[in-house]
Amino acid sequence: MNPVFALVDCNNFYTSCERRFRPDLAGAPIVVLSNNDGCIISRSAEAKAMGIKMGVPFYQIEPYLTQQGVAVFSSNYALYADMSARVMSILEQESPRVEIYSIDEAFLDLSGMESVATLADFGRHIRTTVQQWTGITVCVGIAPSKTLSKLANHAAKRYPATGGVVDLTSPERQRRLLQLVPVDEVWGVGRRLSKRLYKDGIKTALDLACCHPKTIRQQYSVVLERTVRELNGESCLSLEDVTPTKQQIICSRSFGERITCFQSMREAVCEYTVRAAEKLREEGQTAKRINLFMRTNRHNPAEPQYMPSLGAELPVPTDDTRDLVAAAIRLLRSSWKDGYRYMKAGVMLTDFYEPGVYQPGLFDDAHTRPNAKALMSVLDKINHSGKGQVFLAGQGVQKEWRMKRLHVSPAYTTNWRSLPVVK
DNA sequence: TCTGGGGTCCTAGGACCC
DNA sequence: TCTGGGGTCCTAGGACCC
Repeated sequence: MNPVFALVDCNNFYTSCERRFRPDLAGAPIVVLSNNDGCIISRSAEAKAMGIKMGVPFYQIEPYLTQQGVAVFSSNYALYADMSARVMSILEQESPRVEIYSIDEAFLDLSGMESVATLADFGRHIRTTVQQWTGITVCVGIAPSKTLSKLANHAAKRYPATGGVVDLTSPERQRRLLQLVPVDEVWGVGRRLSKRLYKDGIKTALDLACCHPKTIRQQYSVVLERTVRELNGESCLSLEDVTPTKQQIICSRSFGERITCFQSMREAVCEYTVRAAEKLREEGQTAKRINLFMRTNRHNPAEPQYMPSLGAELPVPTDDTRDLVAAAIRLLRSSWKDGYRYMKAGVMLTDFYEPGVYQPGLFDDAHTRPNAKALMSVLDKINHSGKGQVFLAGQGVQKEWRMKRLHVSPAYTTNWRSLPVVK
């Protein structure tokens, strides 16, 4: 059976979520900002039409946005994650195999569906259902490989005449589209690669598809070779409907205000480690390695720069917040230097073991704290209950370094106190 | 003054071993 | 004068994704 993939992708996802709870903003330009209100990461159709670019630092265009009456939101991930879960659960109802690829897109396996309905009809059905039940508009791209389905989705978004659904299973239609698409819009071709490809005379997706896979492998990489094959309708990337276990967990953040004193940095590192440990327990894993990094503002060359990054091995893999925090603070002590204005720090956990699998060495101090598991699970339960937070003293209380979120919307769907009110 | 965060995979090069 | 070669493992860094 020939594989058929559909890529379902939400349009302007973050701004659509915000608009969903602000009917007064229908038809208005909206943007959503990254953490710390740093730069633009989502734009409504109206904002795109005004020429507002992705990734632009907010401070550079804030006056313009105000003057033009653009609605501005800080990112509200609790809201987006909840809306995402609603969309995904619809897809899971409608299709037997779903790979949730990111917060706003999913691949579906439609192999063998041709006999039930035309693929495009099925795409339209998905689109209407999601629209009706969540108010989120999606586009659907259908093709024999993931890379082509991405491209089909792209076309569905770009050309309104498609009605948001493009079936790219026919080779003739594939060719016609590939010819129109610049090579840098192909999935897996980023800034660096497209520059190189361009120099080599490969300018459109079709140019790339016409290259010999073996040559591409020699001159570029195995990854790009796979892309070439996928563009020719040969499926090399399969649907991953069981989520693979994570290899690493990162918690990092830029500070709302620069940090210059050890005490504040200690609080931040402590908080990031606590959060990373929570994620680790959610994954049901234990970690044997922890890394810490800090950095000054690399965008300002006039400032003295310092960006230490170092790691440590734990005696045995652990998911105990207290052990991880202790290790992180040790790393902080050995890399901290006074006299810098730190902009960002982060904690990374790696080298995971399933609990109970690790074989300690003969002379390892395998001592674990009594009742650690019970304590951690109570901690997680309280902090997830929405009733309050329990935290380590080291996380601090004032937190001037906390990130900036001046335009955040309420947690409409995940906190009872923030339910939207209809008057 | 002011530029996100969280992931994955691949490759090159060094250390080490026999 | 002349000092191997192949394999594995680990790490850092690059490139990409959303």
